[in-house]
Formats: sequence, structure tokens, C-alpha cells
Amino acid sequence: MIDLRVLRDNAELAREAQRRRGAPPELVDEILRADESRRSAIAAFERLRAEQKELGRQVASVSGTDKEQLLVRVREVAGQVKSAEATQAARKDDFAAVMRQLPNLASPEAPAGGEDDFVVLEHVGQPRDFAAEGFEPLDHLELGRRLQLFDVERGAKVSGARFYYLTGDGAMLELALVQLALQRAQAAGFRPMIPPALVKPRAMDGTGYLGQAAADVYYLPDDDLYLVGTSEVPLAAYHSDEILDADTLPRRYAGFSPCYRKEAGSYGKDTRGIFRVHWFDKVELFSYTTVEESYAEHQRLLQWEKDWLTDLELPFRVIDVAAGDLGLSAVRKFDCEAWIPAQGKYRELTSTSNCTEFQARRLGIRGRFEDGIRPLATLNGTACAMTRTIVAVLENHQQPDGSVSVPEVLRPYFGGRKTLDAA
RNA sequence: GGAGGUGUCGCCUAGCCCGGUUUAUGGCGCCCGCCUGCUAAGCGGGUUGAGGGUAAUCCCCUCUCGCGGGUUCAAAUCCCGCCACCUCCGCCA
Repeated sequence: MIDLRVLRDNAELAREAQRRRGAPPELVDEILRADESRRSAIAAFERLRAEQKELGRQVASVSGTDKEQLLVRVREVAGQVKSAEATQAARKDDFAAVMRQLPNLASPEAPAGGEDDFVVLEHVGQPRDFAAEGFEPLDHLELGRRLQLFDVERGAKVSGARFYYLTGDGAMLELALVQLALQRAQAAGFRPMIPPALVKPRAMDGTGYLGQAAADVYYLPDDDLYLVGTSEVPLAAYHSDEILDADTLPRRYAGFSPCYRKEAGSYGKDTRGIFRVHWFDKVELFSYTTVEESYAEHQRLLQWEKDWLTDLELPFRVIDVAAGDLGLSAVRKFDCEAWIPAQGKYRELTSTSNCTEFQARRLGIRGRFEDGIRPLATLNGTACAMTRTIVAVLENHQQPDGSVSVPEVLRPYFGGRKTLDAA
């Protein structure tokens, strides 16, 4: 069951954190009230249940008129137990329902404010000066057309807007990125995983995606299954309802899966090319550790992402996402945004979140420590989201003749080729 | 999709037909002790797990026999639904 001691002890802190992310602080009070009535209902039920049990023992050991008399009393208690049990169950449900609405508490270190209040932590690499090189950069769609790397027209014909086919070297480029990302992740201690992309409601809700992000999620009503928007979901649910021994921590996984997103509310945004699509493939990093360790682990995930983008020779910046833009589950989030020349902007390529105990509580993921059993912390981070990485690689590594130079680290996957050229 | 079978405390297993001291039997493993040059063997004891109460590693309570309902004063045991696994058939990559 959910441990509320921290929330009780830090009710003021919790209210403050709620305010910071724009959620109603009354929710904290509501939760504490629901918790109280749940507790008293449970206590009442347990008292009656104990009495019933004791009477039952007596019934079993007597016979004749004594038994008949006892049974009268025992039936009465049984009735009370039944209603107390129902009350208790209802109070538990009430509590669980109100508890689910509570977002994770934003870290005090996260910048205050909303979507636009992020803080830029650093810039890595220099955007190319195309003017100095004497040519105007093409956007990824134009490059993709010339090199026949993907086909958005036929994607739309077959599946609708925001779908695409990766073709030829484009398909090979994705597989190269997958292969390299998984290899590097494995070398860094992450166990490669290919998880299911359809999950039950529990997994989706437990990771926090049925809250404010629910509109973005594909659902199959006939089967009561959701299409995941990231393999974070099956990787988090992997250890649901398990107790992991402390000496097996941290557990690190790298999942490769398709990701499905409705992109509701983004009509008209990023409609060109494959920058924003309803489906893409992604390698995702995921860690289970302790809350105390989670902050250092978060930095490690960020460092992994920075090294990856650096090795792909992409210029990028790192931002510290503001409290109001964290989503339900994260206490802190860092995004790496790569420079996209044709847009003249930095755009999100990777994102890493520390969810502390939020997902672990909802999914029943606990650790066994010397001083007892506690929820773990979960963290996730993008290793490589294929379409956006392809966009960034194409645009940043394009050459005046419309070809694209292959980053050094990817060349082994192209038989040593140094460029992608028109067929 | 169809038919049949199975699901018990870390693992194996008894109990289920015939509901009641089941706080679930036994073995393995594990822990403690004895014995023994050492080790093994042997002997004795302990050992389901989770949640909660409490200052508390004492103690107490609740839940726990795949999950959820039902019947009953009482369910591992009877009834219904669901899930997972196994075997066979069908279909299929």
C-alpha cells in the first residue's frame, strides 16, 4: 500500500510543490482526509473480523443447544462484518482515486514556471555557418526526397497524415542507429530489451500516461489495450508488483520499441516531413534505483545522451525543464535539443526524467533493504528517437551537392561509406 | 478460436470429492544450536509472504492457497466469471 508518511510529515511542502506546478493544493488536504477515513474504516472492519473469527472457533468446538445459541450471535456479527467490509473497500477506492490525481512533487531545483521558463544549462558544439560555406541548407524533407530516404506521400496514402515509409538508406540509417545505440547502452550496463508495444491499462496508468497526457494515447477498446508512446511504459511495468533485492540495484534496461502518439492538439505544428509523426521507433534507457541514488543516476542518463549526440556530431543545448512543464510523474527533467538548421532552432531530441517513487508506488515496485521494504525510484531517458535523430543528422551533415556525410560512428554500418548520395 | 488438464508458503508437494482449532502437511533449501581434527554426514530447533499499529529488531491486528465475485455462522475445500500455463486440434508470421 502507499506510504503517506512523507506526505503527512511534509504536508506544507507538498502544498507548496503543488502550487509550483500549478496543481490545486487542496488536493493534498483531500488526500489526507481520504486517508483518515480509509484508516478508520479499516480499523473498524478489522475489529469486527477478529470477533467473528473468535466466535467461529467456538462454534466449531461445541454442539447441541449451545451451538444454536452461539449461531444466533455469530450471524449478527457476520452481517456487521459484511457491511464493514464494504465500507472499507469503498473508502480504499476513494482514497486510491484521489491519490492517483497527485502529480509527483517537482524538485525544488527545477526552475519555476511553465513551458517557456526552462533554463539553458549548456551548449555543446557549434551550429554550422552555412552562409560562410556558401550555400543555403535544405530541410530534411527535401534532403530525404533527393536521397530517397523516406516517403511521406505514400505514408499518407496508406496510413494518413504524419505517417511515412523509411526507404533505402533511410531504412538502413534507422537500423544503424538502433544497432549502435543498443550496443553502446549495453556497454554502459543497460540490458537490451525488446518489449511489447501494447500494454494493459495498469501499465499505462502506473507510468502516469492516463492522466493529463491521456488524449495523446492510442487505445484498442476491443482488447482493452493501449499502444505505448514509449518503451518506458513496458520497461517500468516489467518489475511491477515485484520486490527487488537491494544488491541487484541499480537495474538498467535499454528498450527498443515502436512509439505511437496521437499528437492531439498539435494540428498544424511541424507538419513538414517526419519531425512530428504518429509512429516512430525509439531506443529508451530505463533505470531502477533508490531515491537517494536517483539524482546521480539522472546525471548519468543525461551524460549518456550528451555523449551520444556529441558522437553523432550534432550541435545541441541542454535545458532544465520548468516545474510546470514536467508532466505527472517527473520531479525533474532535462532535454537535449539539437540544432535544426532549416528551422533555425534547437529542437528536442532526447529527454530524461527522474520519476523518483511516483511510478514505483503506482506499479508496486519495491526494494528489499536492510531496514525494510520501500518503493524504488525509476528514471528514463531517450537513447535514440529515430525520426528526429534522422532529421538532425540529415540537416546538420548535408553537403552543398545535396548529399549527406555519414557521421564517423555510423560508417561501419554502411560498409565504410562516407556519404549518402542520390541513387 | 475449439476441447481437455493444471495453478497451494523460495522450489517440490499433502490437503480439495465428504466446508469447521488449517495459526495449510511433508521434503529440499535457508537460519540457529549440538556433535565432529576440518568438511560432509548426523541430531535438535526455527523458517509463507505482504500490509498496518507501535518508540520498538518485543508484541498485536488484517490480508494471503492464480485473480475477482457468490453461497455459508464458517471456504484452500462448494458455485460462477476471469487470467496464466500445459497437452491436443484449428489458424497463422
